[in-house]
Amino acid sequence: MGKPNDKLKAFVDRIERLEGEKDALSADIKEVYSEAKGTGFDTKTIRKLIGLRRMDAGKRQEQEAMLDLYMAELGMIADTPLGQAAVKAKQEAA
Amino acid sequence: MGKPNDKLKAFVDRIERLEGEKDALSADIKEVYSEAKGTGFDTKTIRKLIGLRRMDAGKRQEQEAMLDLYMAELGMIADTPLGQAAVKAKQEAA
Amino acid sequence: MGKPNDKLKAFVDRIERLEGEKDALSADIKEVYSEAKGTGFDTKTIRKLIGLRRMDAGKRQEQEAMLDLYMAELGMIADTPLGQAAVKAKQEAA
Amino acid sequence: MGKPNDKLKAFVDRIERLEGEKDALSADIKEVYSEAKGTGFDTKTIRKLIGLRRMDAGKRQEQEAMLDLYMAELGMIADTPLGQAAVKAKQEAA
DNA sequence: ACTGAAGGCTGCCCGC
DNA sequence: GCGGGCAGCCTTCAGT
Repeated sequence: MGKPNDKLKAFVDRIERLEGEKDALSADIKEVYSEAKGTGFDTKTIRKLIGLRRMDAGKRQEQEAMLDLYMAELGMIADTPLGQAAVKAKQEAA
Repeated sequence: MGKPNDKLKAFVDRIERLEGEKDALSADIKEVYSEAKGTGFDTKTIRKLIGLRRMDAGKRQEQEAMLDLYMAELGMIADTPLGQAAVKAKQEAA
Repeated sequence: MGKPNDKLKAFVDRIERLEGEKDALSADIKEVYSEAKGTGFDTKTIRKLIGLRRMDAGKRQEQEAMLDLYMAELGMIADTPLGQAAVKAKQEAA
Repeated sequence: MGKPNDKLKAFVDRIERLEGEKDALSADIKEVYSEAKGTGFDTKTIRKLIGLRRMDAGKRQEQEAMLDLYMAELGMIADTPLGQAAVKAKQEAA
């Protein structure tokens, strides 16, 4: 008869297969970093750079815009001169 | 002229390529879990199971033994009769 | 005039005050673990132990039972003889 | 006699005590958010704001400065007009 | 009630 | 070998 627990086994197998491939990729990445380091680059900084690029720039700016309002209400000095101007304009409008 | 920073770009590209593939695999894994859940399995338990399988059997038992020992020292009831016996033996040996 | 944004500031202040205290406690906890480590205890095991104690006893057994069941379905050797017996009983009941 | 396992118990007690206090604070924080929401504020945004304030502004800028260099090498358009100018200057200097 | 997201926590890798 | 920094996982929270 068809065993019902075969389904569980199938799921586990698929997951482990995929995780194995993931591990292989991690190893590859590590190797690239190692190679970069050998060429004189600072791996830590490269990691940071990759992280930044990964972050969708658009969404980041959107969030900042949304927050400036609240910052202004708290009397915080916005990060940029531009931001300060915007804050000022908003206060005058209020 | 040959630009030296092309090397950096090449490294970054390679890494990002690999990370992209990794992300794809993560998505696949997530999907399998979702499918398993739809079939009635408890994903949390499956995750635990996968983790256990990944861990070397010897180390696993070693960890559990230590946990049982600590529980015994606190007067907690150990998980298993076997564990309790082991703990008792250890205490007498001490 | 009474500024409406003062209310926001008050909320933020209260939250940040509380979070500060929380951070202090986290630091204290970390310190205790560190001290325990210095006395020869295995911090990882202690963490596990604390987690178990935190969890309701009933739920804990329920989770372990499910894990054992899944392991049995995969043909893995269950952690404990007791667990194996329980699994067997469950399978026959099904 | 003094039991050696009393030490373990003492550590566990201290940790659990501290965690209890931490949980109480978390509950307090949650309550403040709830109150703020009742006053018409958007809790999600407040959370973001708190997170931003938490981040040490100085360190953040320091990191960004350190990274602009690498960004420039990749030909990425820096976030700000100021950044672009800086990049341009650097390229001309090269 | 489930899904997606955010923050906190754990394990891993690197440098000291 | 240890401690710090970073990525991944898990849990909790808002939204649907």
